[in-house]
Amino acid sequence: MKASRTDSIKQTGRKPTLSDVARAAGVSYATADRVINDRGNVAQKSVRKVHDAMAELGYVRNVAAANLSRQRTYRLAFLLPKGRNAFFSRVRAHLDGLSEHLVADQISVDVIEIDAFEVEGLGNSLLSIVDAAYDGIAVVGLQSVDIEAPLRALREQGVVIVGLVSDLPVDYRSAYIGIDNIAAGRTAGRLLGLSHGGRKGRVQILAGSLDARDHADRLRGFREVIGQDYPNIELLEPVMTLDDARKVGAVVQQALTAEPGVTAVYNVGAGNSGLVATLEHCDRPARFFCVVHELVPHTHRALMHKQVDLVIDQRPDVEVNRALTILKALIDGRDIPPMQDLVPTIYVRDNLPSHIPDTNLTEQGDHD
Amino acid sequence: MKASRTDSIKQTGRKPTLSDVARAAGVSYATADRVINDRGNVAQKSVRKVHDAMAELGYVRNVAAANLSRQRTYRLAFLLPKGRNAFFSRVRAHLDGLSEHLVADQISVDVIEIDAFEVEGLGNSLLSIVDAAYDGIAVVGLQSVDIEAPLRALREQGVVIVGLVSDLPVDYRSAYIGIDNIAAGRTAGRLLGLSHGGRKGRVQILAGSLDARDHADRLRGFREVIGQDYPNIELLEPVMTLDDARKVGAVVQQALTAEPGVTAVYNVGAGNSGLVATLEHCDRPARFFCVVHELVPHTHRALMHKQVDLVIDQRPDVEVNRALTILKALIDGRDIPPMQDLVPTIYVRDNLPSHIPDTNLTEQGDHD
DNA sequence: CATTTTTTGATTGACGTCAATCATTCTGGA
DNA sequence: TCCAGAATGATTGACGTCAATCAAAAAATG
Repeated sequence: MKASRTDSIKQTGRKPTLSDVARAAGVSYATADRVINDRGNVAQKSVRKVHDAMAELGYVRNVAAANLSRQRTYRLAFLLPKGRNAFFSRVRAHLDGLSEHLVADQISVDVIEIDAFEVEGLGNSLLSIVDAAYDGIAVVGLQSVDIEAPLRALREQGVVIVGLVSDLPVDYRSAYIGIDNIAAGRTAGRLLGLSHGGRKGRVQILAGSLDARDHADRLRGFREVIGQDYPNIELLEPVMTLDDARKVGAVVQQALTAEPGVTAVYNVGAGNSGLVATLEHCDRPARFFCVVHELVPHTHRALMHKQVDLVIDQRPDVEVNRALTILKALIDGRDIPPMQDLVPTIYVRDNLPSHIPDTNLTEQGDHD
Repeated sequence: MKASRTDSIKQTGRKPTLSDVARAAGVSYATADRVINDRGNVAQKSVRKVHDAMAELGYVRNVAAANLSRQRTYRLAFLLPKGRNAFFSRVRAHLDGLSEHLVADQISVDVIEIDAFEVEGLGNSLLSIVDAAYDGIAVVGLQSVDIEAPLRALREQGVVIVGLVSDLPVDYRSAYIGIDNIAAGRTAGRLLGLSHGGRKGRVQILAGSLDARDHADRLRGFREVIGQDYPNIELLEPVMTLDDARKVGAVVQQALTAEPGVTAVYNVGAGNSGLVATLEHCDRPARFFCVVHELVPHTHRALMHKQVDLVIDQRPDVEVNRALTILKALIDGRDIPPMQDLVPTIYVRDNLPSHIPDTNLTEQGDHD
């Protein structure tokens, strides 16, 4: 774009330093420094002169120099549900792979395990890190007033807080990084509906628990689309599985052998290893359709082997990168760079990433 | 992850500097500096001692300090096809939105327009920037031996070269950032096949030109999947449109009114505004299915208005971010941070980003 | 007007690395 | 053994910002 070129030309060689700004503003370096670092004791008149000069010259603080000087290291923590969970294993694996690059950027990341889905546990974990002097944390959150107090305490320490994957109470976090789970459910519905091509259908829905916001949202979105656009498809009552693989397998088995049988299965939650195991040894009707969430090794495999037709994924690697970028920007007091919405990613057999996400987990113990 | 925590502890407070490394290695700072900056005139023995110490202490060069010292500014250029092209407008829009953050990171980006799909034009553009002292360039490439010489000249200047969206001859670029277009075509085929749910189908295919590698690849992938998994679907001979919207519109019109009519349309290339215009005022058979590429304002709108059922997108914003990250890493001589494959992104009505990509273009002149 | 208070200017030593200089010390070949 | 060439050590001034200090000037107060 032409603009970019002229921009660089405008900067006539080198970019202005704070000294340049001070000179242009007709004040001393010290005063300019007082202005940009909010040190107080500056006359309004001087403040304006400095700001004008900054705008005039297009001054942008040299982050590298600033960080060097103040010995800034970004101390971050990710609070993730503990346990053998394929999805969060991907998150951790990605953080691990990044570690070398993180240290080069003066970023340290601690991963702190929290009890999954337990408000009290999360609250305690939050409280326990109040004194840990983190600059920022990314939290796989819960919606509960009981964690507002800990969050407030952290915020008063100057800790930047973002919600990851599952949101926190909106007033207590600076950003949410995650997908819209209603949209994810709608997407599942759309493609499942499509797969029926106008034919009649009976769909068995499975979910971990409707207390989990993401599961409830997905279910809602799914029902919306089917109800609206695919009247020939009947939705059976969802079965709650607590994301237990064995339970998931059993439910699917029953759905397939019932009379009349189902034409499709949609698992809103996790425990898909059980589902895959059942599908591996069960006969299915022609054009049977199966949708699950999160691309992990066994869903990847199942997609390739045609036990599963669709995986809706939330790209944990992208989410982690984004969380890091946003945390860093917020800690620096910069505004957040423009970025497009995170959208539920649809995988079919043909657009799978070649690199299978590697996480070490035992087959049985996966959750969403 | 426990590892992260112990790591930070291992670093006992502060991270080692090059002075620490020198001390640990039993050499002077000067020698350590000679080693890590490849200045030569160092005994093998010393080299090893320094490397050992680096490994021992876990030394990582402080990029901020290094860049500050050497006054590093990353001078980058993006070579994009000129013209009113909705897709590349998105690329430019994204770069524009990033500009503020780029200057803060000492990155300057020039966008250089090249003649679309013309080998000679690209070669000349490449030659013309040999003396511009760029540190790195991202090029929307072509496959031709005629651009190897210019690329070689650039490389000899120390310019880092990456291919963007469309690859360059592999020996002359350090990375390719773009999707696998065969996979994109396969994906289109998979979902189009799915939408027919076993019924018979006739598909009109449109493409800009099979000389364009991406178009050829998509077509190939599409045919693979249909031929293999959907025998009931008949593929009509693809029509070449040169991505001309009017031509696209005319072809679609004819396909819809022919006898027997088509059940689906797949446009491998661009010119979709013509397609949308035709679909807006034409009757279509029940369960007619339409797949196109690239989410731009009019395909976005068409997806919402049900003229189009599927958009396969390559996320130009993600590609740009990735190009920037990779260029920076390569210029710094670092290795590339781990990142998952770029996959063709599937949009249905329900997983669209809420923020419609804003590009200013006239309706008629879009190309892929 | 004298006195306090506020505001400015001037200066300085980090921060960790780069890039250069100059003075030594070591090594190997004639 | 001597000497050239190689290897090393020691040191230094940037780079742009931060954070602090001290003195000086300006403004506000009584």
